[in-house]
Amino acid sequence: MDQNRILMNVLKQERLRYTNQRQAVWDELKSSNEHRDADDIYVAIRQKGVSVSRATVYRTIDVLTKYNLINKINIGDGKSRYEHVLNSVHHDHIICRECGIILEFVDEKIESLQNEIAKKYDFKLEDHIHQLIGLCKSCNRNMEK
Amino acid sequence: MDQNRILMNVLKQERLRYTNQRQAVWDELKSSNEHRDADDIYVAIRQKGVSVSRATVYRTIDVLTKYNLINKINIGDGKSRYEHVLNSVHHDHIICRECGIILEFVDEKIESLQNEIAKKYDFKLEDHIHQLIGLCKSCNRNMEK
DNA sequence: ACTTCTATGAGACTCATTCTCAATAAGAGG
DNA sequence: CCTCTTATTGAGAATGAGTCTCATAGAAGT
Repeated sequence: MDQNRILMNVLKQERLRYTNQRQAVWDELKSSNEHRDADDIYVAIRQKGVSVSRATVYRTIDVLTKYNLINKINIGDGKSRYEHVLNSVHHDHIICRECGIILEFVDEKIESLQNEIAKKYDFKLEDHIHQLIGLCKSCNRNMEK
Repeated sequence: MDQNRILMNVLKQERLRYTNQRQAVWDELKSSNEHRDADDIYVAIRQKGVSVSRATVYRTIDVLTKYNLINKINIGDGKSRYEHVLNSVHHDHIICRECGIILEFVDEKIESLQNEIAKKYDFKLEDHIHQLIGLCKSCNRNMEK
């Protein structure tokens, strides 16, 4: 597998050792396109028989976040969600306040408007958070009943 | 002061009683355009000699948020900030990851693009979070040294 | 194999926020 | 103004996501 190189290179860059646990966290994150929290990841890894602790999950997530291999998402309920960004173009999120489902959207026009705004404020834009919050189609239907 | 009516009406709507503490929280939030956290509000009220507890500050903030009298902002450090939205047009935030300063921006084009996106996904848009994150002018200058 | 030094994990800890429940105060009705 | 009912308050306990500690395990170099 050549994809393991990704993690190995990141760890080398950070002068960190390549370990089973770190690989397991990265594997677990890569394995799904869902937006899961740290505990989901922790439980999933253990269920697969790999020994790992919550501390290690969090520590590994930090490194992966720093290298933009994963994305940290805050949907306002106090726990962060994570998604890997392998083979996926940049996108932002639509979040249903009722059922918590997360949809993704991309809008090039908004992206370039953001750059213009940053320029206007002499701001060095490194990242952004853009979330549309409300009711998804089916929750909205249920509300009207 | 006719502005106190705002709070009174909200409380009536929610069948809640009008109390000194609730007024004090709202007054404190109204008194500044800064983006302060719950503890800032708590300390400021007590410093003015009004007796209030953290619990009451949080409880009142919840009501004010529900009625969109204040805005809850998450800048990613684990504590929420609050700003009142009296006489202020809707705006989004630019946040410096280094010094934590928060600037505000407005962009009508982005606002309407958001509505289009929501429509495309059959999503009932109720709110949104849009934050530009990076380095402000002076932090960026310091980084280059 | 030996040495050195980083990684791991169980559980303690932190800190923002929420909850509990006895004491207090609003507001309604007289 | 007084009383009664019921919501509000507040001190401190509880919660829970995330971080830290430190003894032990394991990686990497020699």
